[in-house]
Amino acid sequence: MFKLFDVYSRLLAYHGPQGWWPAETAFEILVGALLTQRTTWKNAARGIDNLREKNLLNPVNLALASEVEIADCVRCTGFFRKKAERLVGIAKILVQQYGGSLQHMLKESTTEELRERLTSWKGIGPETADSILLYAGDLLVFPIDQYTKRLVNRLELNSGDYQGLQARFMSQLPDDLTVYKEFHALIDKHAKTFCRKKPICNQCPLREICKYPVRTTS
DNA sequence: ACCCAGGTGGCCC
DNA sequence: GGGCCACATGGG
Repeated sequence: MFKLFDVYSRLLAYHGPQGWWPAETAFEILVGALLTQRTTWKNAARGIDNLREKNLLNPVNLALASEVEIADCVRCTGFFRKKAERLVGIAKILVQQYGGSLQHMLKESTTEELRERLTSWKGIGPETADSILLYAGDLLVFPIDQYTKRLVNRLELNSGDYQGLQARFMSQLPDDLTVYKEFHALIDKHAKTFCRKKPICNQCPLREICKYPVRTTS
């Protein structure tokens, strides 16, 4: 049985630290987490830059902006009308109920209660909430995305649903924010490098523990 | 001309 | 509580 920390060590040794999450503020992390849903980070980052240029990268201004203007900024991230609608909704909640400060909100309750709160907001599901808690709130929560699910399938470590899988990661990893942040990012990096496009399994840092047959071409 | 990208919410049964 | 479906642009 392979420990997840061993997987983490292999990925870190091969790919190096990823430095997630790049952002100036907690709110920028939330915006990025929402915009990157079913989209590449490259396009999400473009959307963030567009919002920044219009000074809309804060809850107060975003809550006052029109959905059409926001949609225009985030068009390049796909699902742009939905995302604009959700960003405005979230900004309004932050302004009306939390003094316009996500950072402050993330310190005023337990992790479980914050997770419930975030997932009750339209546009924030389990993965987005957990990414916000970890990267914006510095709370010890491991986000489970599609790449993580695919990875554990390859390693035959699947533990059922989101909660089961998350419990598995969190019980096997040390209570270390840096490990959580880097591991999640490394899984993403790894999937893009070796498990998509043209797999080159004979160079993969996980080749000794991966259950899939070695592929040297696509 | 397909397929995928750091999901989520609303239906339906 | 699980199985569909819409949401939509950008790049390989």
